[in-house]
Amino acid sequence: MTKALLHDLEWRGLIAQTTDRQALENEMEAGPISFYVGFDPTAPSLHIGNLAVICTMRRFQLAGHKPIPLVGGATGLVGDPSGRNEERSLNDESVVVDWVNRIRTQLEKFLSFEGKSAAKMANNLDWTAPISALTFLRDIGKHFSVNQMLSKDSVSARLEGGGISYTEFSYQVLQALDFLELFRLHHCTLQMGGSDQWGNIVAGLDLIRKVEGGSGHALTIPLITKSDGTKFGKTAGGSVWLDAEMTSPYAFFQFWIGVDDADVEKLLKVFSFKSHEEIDVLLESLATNPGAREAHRALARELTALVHGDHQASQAEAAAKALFGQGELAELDESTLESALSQLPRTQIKKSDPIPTWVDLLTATGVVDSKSAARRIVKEGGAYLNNEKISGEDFVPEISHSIYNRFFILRKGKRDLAAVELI
RNA sequence: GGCUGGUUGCCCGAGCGGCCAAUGGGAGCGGACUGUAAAUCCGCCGGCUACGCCUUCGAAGGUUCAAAUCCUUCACCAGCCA
Repeated sequence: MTKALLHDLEWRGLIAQTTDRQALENEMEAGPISFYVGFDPTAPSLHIGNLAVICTMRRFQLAGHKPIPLVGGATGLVGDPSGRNEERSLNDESVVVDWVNRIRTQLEKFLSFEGKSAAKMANNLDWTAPISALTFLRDIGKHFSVNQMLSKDSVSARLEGGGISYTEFSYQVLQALDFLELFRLHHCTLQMGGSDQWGNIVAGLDLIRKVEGGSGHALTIPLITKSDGTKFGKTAGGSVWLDAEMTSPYAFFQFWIGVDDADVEKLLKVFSFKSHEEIDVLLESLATNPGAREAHRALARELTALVHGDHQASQAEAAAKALFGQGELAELDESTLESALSQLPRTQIKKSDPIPTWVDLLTATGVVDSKSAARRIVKEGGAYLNNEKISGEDFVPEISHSIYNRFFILRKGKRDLAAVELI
């Protein structure tokens, strides 16, 4: 398994760049290595864009290596210029602390913290905060050539564009220091990251060589893009988050179901932990019987389970099946319907109150941004109540329309559903 | 520090006193086709108590019957000069 890992990654298209490939392979074969991947707290949750590297980290662990997921409590306060053409605005410390905790909890789900290849959580604030400015400048800064720092893509791009502050300019030094610390503490010899991290990672390797005379490796994975060239993982609403509160398991499941056919092969290879053979079978199905969407379903099921757990994944899948099934909604039994609806955006109204218009109800579920938008949907013929098309901007559902005397199911367009519960 | 140009709706980008909620493109949304896909075609695309009203064109003031458009100050960005 160990021996095959790099080849497997290659097959999956997960290797963008490495330092001396043979040396890395040799070291990995000689025994388990410790490696790290850093995640900066730039939001309250990780998102799908982080998932490829998380899965790769998991693959390393399954192959016997020891992961060190690092949450950037320090670097998150500074801001990474990589891949950005504008200076970031600084977040409050208290906010960053909160985000660090949330992200740490999320990361824990993907790795095992027990056994021989137990993962170790790290936070670079632990070694960065205690250093004084003078110590930092004398002990660390002295090893960095500004000339080299300026030549890094992340910096040079900014020098040509929107400029860069001294704060962000220093980012690569902090990240290099992380690698050095982890090299010292845990003999961590490999840092992985997205391809935009190459410069930062190499800065760490240089520092390790200069300070400790040691050597390590860098491995970056490509930015995952869609067949149309745009970044994978963005939807109209923004990022697809790994936090269930921010993106519901149902919405997460639906995201994968709705992926372009043209992207499925790539996504299965990048994200799925199925064997090559199983993946081939799914791709075969996609090619011969695309309408069945078996590959989409498998992808959605596996990843929803990975991120939200088996239970949530089954719930999401069952909800999708029930709500998009051929049968009448009213034919679903009450508990199936109830749990399916629990996955949807929804709102409640009192039975004792007059029932609002369809437009008001849809707006209340948050599926549309404004009443105007909801009205437009009706006018354009995309409005449904319990899968029956409705018309008239002032349409008001009646109690007799409700299913089990409890629910209205609103639909906007082909696939956007929301629920109203009568209480 | 001085001069010049810029700052427009989710993004890019027109507009340069009334005909401007503001051309066009992209994104997004709805419809048709299909497979909860792609491509294509059609339509929509600030908000609302909606044939009218309200809030938008970097910020704050001002001129005018009337300003995104003119003037003043401020902020930020780009270029040129010291």
